[in-house]
Amino acid sequence: MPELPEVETTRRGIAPHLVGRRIEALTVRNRALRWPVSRALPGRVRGQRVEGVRRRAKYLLIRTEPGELIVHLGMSGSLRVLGRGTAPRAHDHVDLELDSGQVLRFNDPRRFGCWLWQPRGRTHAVLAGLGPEPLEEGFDGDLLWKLAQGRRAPVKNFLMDQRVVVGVGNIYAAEALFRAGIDPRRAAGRVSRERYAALADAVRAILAHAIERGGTTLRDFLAPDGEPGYFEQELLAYGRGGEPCRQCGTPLRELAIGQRASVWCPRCQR
DNA sequence: CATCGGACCTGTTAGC
DNA sequence: TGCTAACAGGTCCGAT
Repeated sequence: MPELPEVETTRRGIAPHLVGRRIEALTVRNRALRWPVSRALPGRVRGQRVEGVRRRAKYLLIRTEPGELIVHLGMSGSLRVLGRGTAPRAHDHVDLELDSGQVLRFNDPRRFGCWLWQPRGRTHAVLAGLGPEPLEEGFDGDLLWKLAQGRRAPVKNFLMDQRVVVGVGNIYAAEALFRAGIDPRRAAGRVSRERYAALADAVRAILAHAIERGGTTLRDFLAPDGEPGYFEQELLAYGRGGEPCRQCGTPLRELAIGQRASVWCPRCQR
């Protein structure tokens, strides 16, 4: 479900309910996420005040004085802010109970998400080695071009490599390559500097716009207030295999690249 | 080091 | 209608 825009939408949705509140309890109903939730976690945050909620790549970081909770939504995770008395439903694995009478509830059917911890001043291994944020300084076409030299894997896989740039998953990789006019199968090292500049621009524009639209809701993504995202209506490539290209009318091609469904226009993308 | 395939899970959907 | 297989937004790990 969640790529950078969905995670950022989630961050913006939960932050106003969390910041400044005291955590009364962390309740774990099912520890078996991507990594087992530490038994020590509830004790680390109980009684702490939330100082901020930030995002790094697709991770949400809930900061308290002694350290940060690290939350990843995996493929199917979502966070909702609910009243304390709301009965848990299937796959509601973790609750963060606040002194406001509200609860931040984590639901994740596939359990590819995680709840981790990093003490203040330390960087957890999952956050080490990540590439630049696409919407901040330090990300541009020259960087992509430099990193791509000698790489023979498809440019789509390269773009989804979180060590290259973070936050771009299967949906937005397809969209950015479509808008930049680049064939997703092309070897990363065989894309020109000029075209990487166009690709970097496309990545930035699409992610920023998708955030404005509240992310992409394909089947089940909901913001913490229960609102779906509206970017789905603007997808030009993802999920449109066989349908006519919105630019030239040619049927879009679909093929698995790196075991991920990929769609592109054989005429517009070279 | 780069690349590939498999692994982790469950729910939904396409196809017979 | 009912069953089965394929597929789904992510990322880590081990083998090559």
